[in-house]
Amino acid sequence: MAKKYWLMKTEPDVFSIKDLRSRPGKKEHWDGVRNYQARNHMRDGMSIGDRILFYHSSVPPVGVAGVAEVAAAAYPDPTALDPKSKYFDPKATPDKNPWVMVDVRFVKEFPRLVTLDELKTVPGLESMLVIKRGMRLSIQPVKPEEFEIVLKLAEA
DNA sequence: GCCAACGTTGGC
DNA sequence: GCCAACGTTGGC
Repeated sequence: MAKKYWLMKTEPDVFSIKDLRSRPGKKEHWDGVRNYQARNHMRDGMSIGDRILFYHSSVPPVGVAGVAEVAAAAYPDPTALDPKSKYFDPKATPDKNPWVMVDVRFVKEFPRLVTLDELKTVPGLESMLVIKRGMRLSIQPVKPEEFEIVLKLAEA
């Protein structure tokens, strides 16, 4: 299957690109997704080796901080079954757990943050979902050419 | 099944 | 901290 490209949002004061790099094996479980559209992207779209724009949200300046890759395809998210977890879903059962997670692995941190403001001005990125007002989806598909443009921006 | 109320996200 | 956007919930 052809490699695909994604953007995943995270609040860097909760989990940043540096946190990912410092994890054992530079890997982490992407748990806690509780939105069906975002889940569907993970469950139905993501394969091992897909590339991810690692996006820092909420804490200014917001933007793409680096690149990660899918290290494990979707599998059940156990935090949905854990009453002590803030991601607990009382409707989930071991037999019927609607929530999944993937594993992501650190690839690189950009030498500089590619800010949302910048993404909005760059030719070729006009249709990127992340620049659209009110776009809250935390996991978004990215076109290969958009991914390449962001990489070049980061190195420029 | 409609839709108002409510809660959350996330840029600013 | 504000609030626009939008997803979810629940009454009917």
